[in-house]
Amino acid sequence: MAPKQKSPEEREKLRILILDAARTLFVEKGIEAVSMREIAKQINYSATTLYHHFADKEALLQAVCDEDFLALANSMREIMSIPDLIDRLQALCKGYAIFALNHPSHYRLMFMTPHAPCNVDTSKIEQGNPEQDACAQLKWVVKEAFDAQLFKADITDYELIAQTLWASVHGVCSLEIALGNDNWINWANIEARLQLMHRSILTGLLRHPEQLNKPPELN
Amino acid sequence: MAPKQKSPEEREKLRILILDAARTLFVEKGIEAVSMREIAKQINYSATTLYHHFADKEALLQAVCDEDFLALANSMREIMSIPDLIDRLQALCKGYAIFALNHPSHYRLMFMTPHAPCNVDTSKIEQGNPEQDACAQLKWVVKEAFDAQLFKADITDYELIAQTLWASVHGVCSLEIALGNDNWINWANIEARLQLMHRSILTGLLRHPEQLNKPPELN
DNA sequence: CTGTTAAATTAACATCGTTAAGTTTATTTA
DNA sequence: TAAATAAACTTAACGATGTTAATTTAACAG
Repeated sequence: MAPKQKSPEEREKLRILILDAARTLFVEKGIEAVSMREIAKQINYSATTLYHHFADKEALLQAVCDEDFLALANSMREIMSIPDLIDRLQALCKGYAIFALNHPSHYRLMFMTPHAPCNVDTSKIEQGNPEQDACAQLKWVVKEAFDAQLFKADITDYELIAQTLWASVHGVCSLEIALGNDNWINWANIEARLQLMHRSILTGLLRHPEQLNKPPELN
Repeated sequence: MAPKQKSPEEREKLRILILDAARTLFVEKGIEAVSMREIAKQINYSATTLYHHFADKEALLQAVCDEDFLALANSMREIMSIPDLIDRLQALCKGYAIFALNHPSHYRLMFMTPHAPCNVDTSKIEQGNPEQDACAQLKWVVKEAFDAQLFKADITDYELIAQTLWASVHGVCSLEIALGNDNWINWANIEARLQLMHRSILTGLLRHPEQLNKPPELN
């Protein structure tokens, strides 16, 4: 109603206002059920204003997700300081799963939805930088464990191991997000599913699975 | 252009014409990039005509998928006649993966996209019926293997085992479908990923993993 | 020939993402 | 101080979408 020259801080404030409103609505109603107009109305602006801060809906979406994925990577950073390698590996998997299940909308957007070949350029996240990318963190820890010869001797590619470990957690979480409410499947408890997957895949990958007998609690 | 009283066979013929056009376009361009008008134009009908055969876009989508999932279950049926239990289990996993990677659009719709709590009523597939539902087939075989005490003794819930096995294959396939073209991940060969997952998860689940040393080729 | 019914169409609605063209205000310049 | 400029924001509109109401066309029944 009353436009006024804005300082960079005020501009940033509006940007964050948009981001937060968008995140709330996305999480609440699912991504494609939320319109730009609805986000704008929520903060008492016109839809056009959103386009002065974000190129289009997808850019807004990605900005929302980038924020949360940085948060994920940050929460992972303290896990990265766990001294024991196997404890660290297990904690990473568990932290990843907790994030996925607590942020199903973002998780779905980032890991369950095909997009254009890549968005590396528009994303604020430096993919591959372990400071900012949780997958890179997993790869790092797996490499360290690989170099310490913790995995079975006949597996020669540590990236393949990391991707397999990732896929195992992703499989449980993404099925839960996509079909967890479907009642034609007699779902076991999600924690039991995570637990059995975790234990089985590590038993299958590690050279000495008996080291696993002290599962770290992180919930 | 020339309406005429139609026999039930002709009506069914048009239904199939719509289904096939829709399937082709869905696979070609992705589900949400295809409009009802576009499907209609493809077969020289108006968009409204589609609504005389399907309640809405989602119903059309589901009808397309139902057909293909019946095809999956059918192709699984011959796998179900493999005598050796473990061979059968492995072949089921592999067949499931091949289907997922060959029908990414359908797979995405059915297993990677959250829908309303359940569509049991509108679907033509009797979920849980092993004749028609590949997941039920897996559950069956797992139960048989469970009863034969093929799994580790401390795992007491065969449905949990089936769901874990399912999640493991799903994890590899769904990551490939969603992110397989992203070049910020240095993806290992998809067959290698399937292979390692397969071997590791079964090693972690089976009581005598050494039985695995004869991997059946099915490609 | 007349009515009924099925099949299909045209036209329209509301909503969506997005953009062009203003409008209002604060700041800068002459 | 007056005029120009730029920023912040809005209104109005475009084209496309899923969907529905009203209508036309053709075939059959009496």
